[in-house]
Amino acid sequence: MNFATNKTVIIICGPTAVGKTAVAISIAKHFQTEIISADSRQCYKELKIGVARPSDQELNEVPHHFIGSHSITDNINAAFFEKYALQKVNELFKNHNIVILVGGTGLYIKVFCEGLDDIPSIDESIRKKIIENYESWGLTWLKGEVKNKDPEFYKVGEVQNPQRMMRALEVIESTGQSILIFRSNKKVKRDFRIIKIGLELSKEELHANINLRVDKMIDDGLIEEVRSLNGYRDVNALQTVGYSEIFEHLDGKMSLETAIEEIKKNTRQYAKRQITWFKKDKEISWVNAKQRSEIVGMAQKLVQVERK
RNA sequence: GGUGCGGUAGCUCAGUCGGUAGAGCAAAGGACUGAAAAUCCUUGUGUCGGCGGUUCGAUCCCGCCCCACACCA
Repeated sequence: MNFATNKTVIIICGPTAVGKTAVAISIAKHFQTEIISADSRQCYKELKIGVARPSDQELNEVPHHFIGSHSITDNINAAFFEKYALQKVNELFKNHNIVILVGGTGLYIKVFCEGLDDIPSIDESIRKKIIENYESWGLTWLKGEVKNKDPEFYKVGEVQNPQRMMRALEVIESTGQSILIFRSNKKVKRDFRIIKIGLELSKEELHANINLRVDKMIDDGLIEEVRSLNGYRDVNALQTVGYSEIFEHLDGKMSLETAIEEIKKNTRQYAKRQITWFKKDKEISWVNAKQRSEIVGMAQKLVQVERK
């Protein structure tokens, strides 16, 4: 493959608690470069403990981007991330040939690599109205609306999935056209190379890491962090494992002990979904996350091979 | 020791007026184009506590035993 430049992005992905942060830092140091996070929650400055943000010490070792850079009241999503990360990568390419992108948000990584179809932005009032109506009338109403206004999408879409149905509805109401029309199914070609490295651990090891991490979050003051965000509990950013459960505990709906068990369980389920997502991506080279030193060597080799 | 209520899927329980049983959660697998740590889909055989009895047939009825809980002594 012929590229206009030597520029390369090394992507480090894998499930939560597998050890991505430390590996990314090792690799970034090796290549003397910087890190862009591809994590849909660590980008919020208000979320620290519950999203396992890299420690201040780690952040000082290598410059990071998209960590604590936004607010939970900002409207961050995959489309925003695509623009943000591309701009950031181009900026970093001015002084580096290699940039590290690390994270567990599969959709963000996909969008970074392949792009997102251009769909006109939706009027905020239309979106709000649809959400309100769905909350009062339920899925039956939603399905009826989509069936009526966008029968083509209704045939192929996930009819039981309110988020997908609402999106289809807001697009047709806002643009007058079906969301299907905007879907090109074409991958964009980036003008830099992309190398994907996936970190894996056995299920037992991963679960042990998750349990340790959750206990540590509690020790580090997760409850206080969540309590301080009480006024924002409805924002999307706080629909997050670790926060929802502690809110319920603070409401007296579950004991602390139960909340902790729920966080561990929900984190395991989240990790499982991430693994399912990444397994599908055949471009990923998988390595055991414990082989830290070998991973740097592997990255080095992949960079050289791709350069030929 | 007596009485009562239970013992059914990993957990919590439903049910079978006697024809070998089903929900929620968990677990496993999967999907994924502006909420993605979100959202959604698929998958349920287990000596129905043990041993006997009645019956063509018992997880269901009867007897005894074991275990748990509650109350009475």
